[in-house]
Amino acid sequence: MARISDIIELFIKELLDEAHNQSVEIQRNELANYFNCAPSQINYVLTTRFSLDKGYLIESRRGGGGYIKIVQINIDRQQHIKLILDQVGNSIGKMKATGIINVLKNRELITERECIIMRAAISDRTINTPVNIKDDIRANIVKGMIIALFNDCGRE
Amino acid sequence: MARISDIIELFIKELLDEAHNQSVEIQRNELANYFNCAPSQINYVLTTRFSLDKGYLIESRRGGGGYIKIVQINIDRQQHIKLILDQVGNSIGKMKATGIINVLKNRELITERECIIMRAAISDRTINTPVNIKDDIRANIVKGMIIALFNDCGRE
DNA sequence: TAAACTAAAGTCAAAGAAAGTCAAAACGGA
DNA sequence: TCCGTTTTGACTTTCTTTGACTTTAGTTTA
Repeated sequence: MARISDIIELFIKELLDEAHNQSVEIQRNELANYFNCAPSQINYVLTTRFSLDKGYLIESRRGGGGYIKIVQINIDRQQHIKLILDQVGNSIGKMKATGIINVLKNRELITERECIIMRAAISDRTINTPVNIKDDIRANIVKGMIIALFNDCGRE
Repeated sequence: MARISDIIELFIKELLDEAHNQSVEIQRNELANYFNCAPSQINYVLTTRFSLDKGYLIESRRGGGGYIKIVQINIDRQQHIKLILDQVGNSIGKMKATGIINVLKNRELITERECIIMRAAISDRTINTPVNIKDDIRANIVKGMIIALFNDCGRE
């Protein structure tokens, strides 16, 4: 029931919190062993929960003494908005879109209430169109809202 | 003979009553199993009895650890919101939708920034779908945003 | 020093676990 | 009987978990 991926995600985020330098190194096999899961599960967590659009950078090394390093990137607002708009592209799924909106909130670029509004606007149920265009519309909505809110970016 | 849909509806409403925060999470298959009906019956109940117009928000996730979450606004305490939802209806043009959003702002129910986000979300350019469904989607988005904002969880 | 070994991490696809969709069949009231 | 509502089930989509196989890098050995 409780997703192991979520538990691992939380664990890593706690590690990041503790490490004040906003980056942390793990051993894939060790972690997999600790959580009693397949090592590739760690990769799954990293790609789905610690992707670039969520504000993380992964760097790693194989072989003896290998490691995986998770870095929380810290960029200024303008760059960040630009990065996010790029990540949205012309089509975006609900998961990814929600992730992006959450990042905006975590970085305190939007408030809790604004976050709630945005998430509602891109929910799968509200955009009840044929599947094939759903993600396109969602991309437009996400970008539209972000641009409207931060349209001073780029100016001055 | 009592319709199973009505029984399920009641059951969910009881769950919502018990839940302090006016929101509840269910497992579709589990519930279907409990009531001995087809899983898709649950979807039927949700779409016919827990629609946006009735003041409910549904959010869900597939795959392992999936769930369906039903959120309710307190219609009694917020009759004015219900009135606004009714005004939106099943389909709404950009002009009228913008008007409603402006009313929310004038009554200081939403901030200037929230107003900007909402207007962006329902603009004609962001909702780039075939004309015939554009106003339907817009109605959903407006209602979804309003319900999300005015349910009990949404208020910090 | 090159080859062999060991110790990591990466990839990818299949299997599993949910929920969603849609239309046909069944039901029930006017 | 007819028509709108409900029920059912086959099929689809999305997300997660697992495991076999690959790649890379350091270490040992002939």
